[in-house]
Amino acid sequence: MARVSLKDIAKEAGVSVTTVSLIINNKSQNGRISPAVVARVNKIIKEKNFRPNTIARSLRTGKSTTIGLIVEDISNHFFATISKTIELVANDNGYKVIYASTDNDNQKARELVEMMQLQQVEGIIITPTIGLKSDIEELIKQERPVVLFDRYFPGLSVSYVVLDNFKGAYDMTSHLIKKGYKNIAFITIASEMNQLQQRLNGYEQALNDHHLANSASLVLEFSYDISREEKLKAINKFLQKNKKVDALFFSTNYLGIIGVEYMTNHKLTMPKDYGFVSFDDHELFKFLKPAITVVAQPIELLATEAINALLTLIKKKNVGVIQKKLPPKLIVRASE
Amino acid sequence: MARVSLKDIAKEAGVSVTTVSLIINNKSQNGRISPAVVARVNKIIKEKNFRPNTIARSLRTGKSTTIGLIVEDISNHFFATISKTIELVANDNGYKVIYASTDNDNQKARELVEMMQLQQVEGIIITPTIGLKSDIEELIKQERPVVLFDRYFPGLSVSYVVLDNFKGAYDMTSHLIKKGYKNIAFITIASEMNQLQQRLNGYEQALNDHHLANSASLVLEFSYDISREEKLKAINKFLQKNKKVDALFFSTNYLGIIGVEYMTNHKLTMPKDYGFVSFDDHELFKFLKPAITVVAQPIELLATEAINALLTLIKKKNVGVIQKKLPPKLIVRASE
DNA sequence: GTGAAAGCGCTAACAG
DNA sequence: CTGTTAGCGCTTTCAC
Repeated sequence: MARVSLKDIAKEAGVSVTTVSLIINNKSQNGRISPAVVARVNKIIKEKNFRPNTIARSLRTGKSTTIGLIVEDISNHFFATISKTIELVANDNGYKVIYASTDNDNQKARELVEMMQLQQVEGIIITPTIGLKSDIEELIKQERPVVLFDRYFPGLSVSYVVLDNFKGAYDMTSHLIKKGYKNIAFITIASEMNQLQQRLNGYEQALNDHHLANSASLVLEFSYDISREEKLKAINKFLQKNKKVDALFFSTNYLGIIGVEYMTNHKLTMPKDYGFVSFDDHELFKFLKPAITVVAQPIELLATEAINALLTLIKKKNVGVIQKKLPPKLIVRASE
Repeated sequence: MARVSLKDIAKEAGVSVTTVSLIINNKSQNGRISPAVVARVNKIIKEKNFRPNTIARSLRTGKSTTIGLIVEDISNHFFATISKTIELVANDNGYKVIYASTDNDNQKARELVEMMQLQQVEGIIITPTIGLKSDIEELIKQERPVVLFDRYFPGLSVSYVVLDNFKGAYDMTSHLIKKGYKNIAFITIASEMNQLQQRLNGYEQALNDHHLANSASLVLEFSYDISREEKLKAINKFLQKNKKVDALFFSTNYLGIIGVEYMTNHKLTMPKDYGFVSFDDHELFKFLKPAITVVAQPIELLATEAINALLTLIKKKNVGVIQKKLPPKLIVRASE
């Protein structure tokens, strides 16, 4: 789109394109080019408002200075905030970011990875769907910088930055037990997704460690794609069947929100009727009366670690694999 | 990054690069290339997992198949949802999107426009900051496809897709008046930003049309960058001074959220103590008891219109200017 | 200190 | 029906 090219500048200045190229890339140092020429060329560049063509440069150098960001759903607050930070750090480092959402759809995720490759991104940060394992392996084999985010594939030697989900669920469950709750229900999505499994494991381990009956019937699992109404109904049925339940632990914030809806619909109050806690923080949880106790993710930190990991992988090749599990934070409010 | 090139394929297949190029671009139609060759080349392409280099193609064709999206803040639910839809439609049309947030900072916005240009985007959707007018004019002069979003510059002949903010505020205020409120406070950000001004105008016009005193003291204006605490204090001071206020109309959802905080902090209930409404919907508003009446934006529609407008501008040059004001929707719940 | 020239991978005249 | 060739705008040896 930029009309004027390197050549135009060179012609105008009466020098060669090499000289101009050297100057715009600040390689005019160590006396290579005379100050007078540098000044003259720079003046013309400014006058003509010349901008080097990034695409041509990319073609020549083999670097696109673009990274790809593939999240589950950019319209979700968690991922949106993550994206913001990633974008910021990337821009500061001279990288653009192109992004997309998978909506947890394997097919779509696969196409997006493909699309990013086509665009010659220098690296990808990705919230993988469960079926993406082989594609990730392929990427690794081709030595493309990749960092997994939010979830990972245990056993796969790939960089990742995730929350310590096990610890989060373990701590929250222990906290509930210490407060005297004896029959804590865990409401979650039935998923092979690593992060959700870890949460379930943390919950179960805490029950075991505190010698509480670990009755399977106290975990309610939804499949990912049933409607809000169906979830509401399932919660009701579950709670009718398990009268002894005294606390509700939701494994994600969108489930927690549905939990809130259930409570208000049935005129139940917390913590009187049920102790109520959720994984992931949310604006709603802060402002409700009572405010809801959650295990929160250090969102900015997660994002920073992820983008820094990717940048590191891009810059120096043989850094091996960067794997980080960040600690969650228990935010005790008044719902339990 | 892709190892194999067009040339490799050509050599392997024993044909020229032209032939391969024609085939991968589906220009092998009307009997140009023999089916046998097409089949053979395609087979090799598949075997070698060849992917044409987008950058080289872009350099050659002058098209980057990338559009830029510059929003105020991608971590904000409204913009995040917008982005999701834009991304979807763009991808469906073969476009990638690179994005960034301005945080309402003129300097940053300017740099982002520059960055997008460098990246040779084919068009930009932008939520302009107030100081970006001249940059937008420059873009237009250079005939680059641009569509303004969420706000625009009255008088500037540039494409835009925005909400009819005036109507939204007018309708909501009228609704409040019809419900019997006589002293409606309008709480907003002091901003030359067109969209906020329109809302203020709508509010004032409604008061005028219903012959209600349009006392300036009933509008509370914050500057954009004061803290939450300061806003809370200012609301308190304002309400102490204006005892007759019987309804609160917040001009954006993040202001509305602070309003909710104010109400709970002071143990005020709605609509008993104050009728309470807000511009823009939000999850919190839906789940609060009582749920909050809002004027909502048709988010998906806004996004679709914006990206379609941009795509239109990109495809056919002389379509002139596309300007759309979409109607808001009053969602009456129980807070007024 | 500076320039000539090759070439990144692809497309598109044009030629046959 | 298929091939030759000239660039797109830039970086980078290598030569002077």
